[in-house]
Amino acid sequence: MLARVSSTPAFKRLPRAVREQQMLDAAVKVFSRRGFHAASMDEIADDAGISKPMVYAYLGTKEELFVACLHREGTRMMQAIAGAAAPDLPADERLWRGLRAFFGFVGAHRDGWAVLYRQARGEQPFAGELAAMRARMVEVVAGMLDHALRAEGREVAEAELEVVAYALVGATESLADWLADHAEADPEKTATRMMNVAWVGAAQLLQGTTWRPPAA
Amino acid sequence: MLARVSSTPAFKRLPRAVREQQMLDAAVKVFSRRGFHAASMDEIADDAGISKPMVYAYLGTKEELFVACLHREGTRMMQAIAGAAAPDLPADERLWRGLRAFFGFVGAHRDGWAVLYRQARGEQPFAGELAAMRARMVEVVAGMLDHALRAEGREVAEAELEVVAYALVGATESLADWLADHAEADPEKTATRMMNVAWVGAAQLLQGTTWRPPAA
Amino acid sequence: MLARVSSTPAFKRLPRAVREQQMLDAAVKVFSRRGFHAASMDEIADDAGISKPMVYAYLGTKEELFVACLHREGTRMMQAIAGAAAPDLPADERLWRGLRAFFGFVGAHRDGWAVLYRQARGEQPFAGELAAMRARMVEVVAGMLDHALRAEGREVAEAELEVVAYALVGATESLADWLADHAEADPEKTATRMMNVAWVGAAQLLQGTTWRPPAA
Amino acid sequence: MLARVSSTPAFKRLPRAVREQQMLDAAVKVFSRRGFHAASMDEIADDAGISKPMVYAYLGTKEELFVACLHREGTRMMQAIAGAAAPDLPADERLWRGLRAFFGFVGAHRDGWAVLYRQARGEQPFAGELAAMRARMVEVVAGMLDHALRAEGREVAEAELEVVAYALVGATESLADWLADHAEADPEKTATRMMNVAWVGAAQLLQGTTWRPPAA
DNA sequence: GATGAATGAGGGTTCATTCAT
DNA sequence: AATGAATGAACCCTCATTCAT
Repeated sequence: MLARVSSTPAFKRLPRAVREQQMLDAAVKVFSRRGFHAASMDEIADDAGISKPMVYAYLGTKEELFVACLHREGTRMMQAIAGAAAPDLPADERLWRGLRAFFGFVGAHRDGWAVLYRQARGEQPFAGELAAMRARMVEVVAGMLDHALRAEGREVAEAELEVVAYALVGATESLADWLADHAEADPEKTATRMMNVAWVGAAQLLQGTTWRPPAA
Repeated sequence: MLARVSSTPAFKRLPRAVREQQMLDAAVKVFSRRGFHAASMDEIADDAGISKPMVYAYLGTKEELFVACLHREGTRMMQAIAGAAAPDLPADERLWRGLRAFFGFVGAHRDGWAVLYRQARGEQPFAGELAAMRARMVEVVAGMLDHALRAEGREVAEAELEVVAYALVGATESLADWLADHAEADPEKTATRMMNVAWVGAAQLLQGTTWRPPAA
Repeated sequence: MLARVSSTPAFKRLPRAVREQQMLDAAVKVFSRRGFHAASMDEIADDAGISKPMVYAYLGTKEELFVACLHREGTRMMQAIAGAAAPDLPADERLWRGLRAFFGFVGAHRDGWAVLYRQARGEQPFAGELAAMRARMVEVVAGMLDHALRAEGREVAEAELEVVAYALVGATESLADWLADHAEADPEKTATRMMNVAWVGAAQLLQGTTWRPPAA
Repeated sequence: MLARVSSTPAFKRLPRAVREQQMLDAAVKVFSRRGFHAASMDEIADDAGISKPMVYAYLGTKEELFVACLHREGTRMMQAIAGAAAPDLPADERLWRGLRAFFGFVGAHRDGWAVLYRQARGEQPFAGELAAMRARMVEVVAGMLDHALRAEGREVAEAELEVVAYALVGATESLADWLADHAEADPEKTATRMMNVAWVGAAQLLQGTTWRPPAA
């Protein structure tokens, strides 16, 4: 009773950073499987093999925990893309590599994608977080378009560019959703398709082709 | 107590059909504002100016109520679009009118749109309902593309068409989201932008332009 | 719209007494199937083919309605027994006929029995009603025993008699429960068995045989 | 705020096993007083001096809680009886000791008895649990009768035996009900009475005395 | 006489969150 | 550092019961 031997198994008392990653892994998994609301802190703690108070101590509130997931997965995704699409490549090459990296990431981390987008879109507390992430992507895409246009000596109002970029990002997310839902689908092929859609549109823009509403 | 005049407020003891619409109005509003989970049946009932049991009596469970909202808003939207895009018009004209009707609807029913998509996308129980609606839209768009291509004597594999349509629908939803979030934005202008993106893409397809991944 | 013809179907507007029986029929059925608490006034009204306010108008509260069922079924049962066991017969003959009538009734009105006993026993509001009914039966049985004993020139303290009667009634109820649960069981045979148990006990009493606890 | 002495009341933060017993105690009490349906989890939790979620955490649903009560009380009762009626005693001795233990238990745990029988009999979800318990008792009694009969060189069809046993058990339950309702009644005396009824009946059986229905 | 419309009240259940050890 | 024990606060849902027509 008194002389408790101190030889706890070697894999306990892990350093904080490791524990946090375990928790985030569990959280991403559970959030992804159940959705934000249906996910319970109990299940997350269980899944992480840790007691609930620990989760609170390390990662705070359920909302904060979710945001942490968002951050980690979002950062990973951004890094994957940034690592693939070097800024000194020509625009179409950059776009293609970026898309390939993106769909590759989604295909490999379907859980992460579900957390990032499908959950976050619906729950208001995270609309801001998500909007910020999306804004970054829109900005990147718009930058690419702008760069390509300028190289051709053309110029388009920033607002217009942004909307087009927004649409392209939307289309991409939509295909990513589809990819996440189809376990058998091939990320590479999906990227090719999206590239096709995007590039033919962009090519048109490069040539100045525009559609105008008919005179009412 | 003495001689109570019988002019009770006109809004009591209404027939079922009326009350149901009031409830659905309230439900759409509250679901849209709070999200499915955060919305409480109490608030919906309050907002409809009725007691909770009536909601259950007429529209059933919270889930059933949400589905009822989905159905009503979805039907309204589909009718708005179908009413505008007569099937005997040329493809570009149909697309334009359809988009204009769509963004017009979203602009006028921002709440409804939020319920339809932003909420439904996230909550698993409704993924099916939503997928069905989106599938219908994808099918329509794909049909339009196919029709236009055939008119030009060209033909594209159905799977390819569907993915392109999927991407276009995704882009449209994305812009609709953006529109719903920007009270000052002009639906007509947004439709024009989307038309631009879609049509220049489609025009390329008509010409057989295609992007191919570089040989790895 | 104005000239509503007054030829309502001939089977509506029934006299009150008939309506009440219909309601009681429905109530007995529903109470028996669901149990007192699980039974809802809605279901009873539906089953009676009448609107809920009518039920309240005719038979009052849910509790009152249940008591009304209790009364009707109890009275019917008592009448069935009383009609069979004429008071001028010898004790064993009376007992036998009474038991046969009783089990016959239970077998034929399994619903009624379920309402009367199984439900009423559990719900405190009806403990009194039920105790009164049982008391009447105990009294009758005790009377029979007493009569038979006196005919043999023997006499037993009333309290003793009552307890024995109580036990016999309990045994009878127990077999009735069993009978109600076994659709295939034969009431006549069950009555014979109970008679056997009762009469051999009674016969012993008649002879003065008694068991005494061993000296501790 | 200043130097709060650490002698908090001794009844907080108790280990699970203790709390579970407290909860069961409270549950038995409240179920017994109010009946299954009328009992509220709130009252049970209050009575146990604990918050509702703990009840759910430890003992589950209201139904599961009731079953837990059933199990605990049933087991206690069975143990009390089994401990008293050693299987190597002569039949009458066993019966007597068993009955004495039984009525003693009922007298000492009137609440438990009410839960076990009065409530459980009425509520359909528990009919099975209860039937199982009663079946065990019937089996034991039938076994005793059979044993005694064989010792006398006689034999009775099993079905007959079972019905007699069923009746005896019913009679016993009935007296137990009566005992539970009469605070002033003496368990020992009640046991003697039941023994009297049972044993004189059994004695008759031993002698082969039987009642036969008169030829119709 | 008869009913659709309406509700007050309450019960079971769950969960994020925090003590006290 | 780590956890079992504990809870406040809601939320969904149901039902007996009654108006107003």
